[in-house]
Amino acid sequence: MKTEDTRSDIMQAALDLIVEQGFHGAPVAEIAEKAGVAAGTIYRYFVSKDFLITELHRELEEKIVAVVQESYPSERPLRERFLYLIRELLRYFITNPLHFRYMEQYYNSPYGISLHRDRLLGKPGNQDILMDIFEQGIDQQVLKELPKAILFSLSFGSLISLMRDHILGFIVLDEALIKQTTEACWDAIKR
Amino acid sequence: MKTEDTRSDIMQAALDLIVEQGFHGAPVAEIAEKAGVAAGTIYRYFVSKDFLITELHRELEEKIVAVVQESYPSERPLRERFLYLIRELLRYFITNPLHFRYMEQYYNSPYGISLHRDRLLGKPGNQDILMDIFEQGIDQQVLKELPKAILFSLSFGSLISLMRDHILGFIVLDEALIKQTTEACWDAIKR
DNA sequence: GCAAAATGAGTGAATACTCATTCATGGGAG
DNA sequence: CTCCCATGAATGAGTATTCACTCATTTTGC
Repeated sequence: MKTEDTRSDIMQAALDLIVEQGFHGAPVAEIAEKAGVAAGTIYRYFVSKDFLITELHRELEEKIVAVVQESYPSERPLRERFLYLIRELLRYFITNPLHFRYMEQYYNSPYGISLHRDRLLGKPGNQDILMDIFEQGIDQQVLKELPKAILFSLSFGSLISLMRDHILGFIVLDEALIKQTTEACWDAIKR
Repeated sequence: MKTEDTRSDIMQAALDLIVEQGFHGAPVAEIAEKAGVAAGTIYRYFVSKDFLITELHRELEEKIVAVVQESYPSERPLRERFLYLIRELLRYFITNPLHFRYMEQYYNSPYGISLHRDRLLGKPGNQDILMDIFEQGIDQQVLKELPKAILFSLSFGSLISLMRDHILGFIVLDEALIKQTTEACWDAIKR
């Protein structure tokens, strides 16, 4: 087996187990077993379990940002760009529910708390795109005149809650509902 | 010391530690030390650490429901009742940030996941009040015609996100902002 | 003086991580 | 083509630590 495969086998096993049982319900030995390697092998690829956990987060985020940025219609009107963003994010997580649940768990743990500030203040990545939308929206008097962090909560807070309910099976978001709900997110921030 | 005090000392210590360090960052020994009792004493009041954790959640929820239901203007118009609910919830958690962070952590863990379904489908408690509002709102064509679970996400998802940001210090919600943002929550679900 | 409450050292189970050893692979010599 | 060997990947039993929980003993308060 190529070493790259081993590495991603380990990550996949960790993702599965952690999503299902939480960080402390996923001992290294079990991750190893699920990945089909010995426990020691994990330490050839990750210096510690903590590192594995943060690395998993980092790579997932990278992938998500890439997907959402791809074919982002940067020349289209504000509303359209905004709807594009949240629709693609919804679609991504609906297709990759484990990724969503992992990210949620990560942010809601000692690991993720320090990251939150960076996100809101706009690190490189899709957050910049979003902050641009908010900024222009306020300038053009299309959006409510509220701090950007609040616009973020008003729109993405809903979205995340929706995704969770869909992924946990409490609701089913079909195409029609996705359209309606993403527009409702827009309604929350439009003037 | 009266035994009731001991019990609540233990709960308070657990709350503080768990909020700060997470469930597995709060060993029984440390909770005991912070509460000013010996480790063994905890087991006179709670059969296990797990029980302490779920009990803490249960009592916090009880308290929150009581506060929000108190002086709920059940005879006033829909919009007013809705705004009352979310404003009071915001106020409660702003006053008791540790309670918010504990609840968040709890729901986002193996403990809380089973509870979520009950909430959305309307257990006794403030959720019933909320579901009534949604039901009537749809009947009276005041609210968007969407599943109640979705209306919940659209309004309370934002709210929770807002609270988190305020409590973690990323934004400051003063009275004016509370008014604006709770109204924005309404905008997300109104027709 | 006794019952209830509190104690905290002790126990066993779980877990992250180590490291001496084994195994697999590919390429070069014959 | 075959054999051999070097290199680095993989192994998994072992270690040190941590933690929830127990219980024989002490303290408290009535």
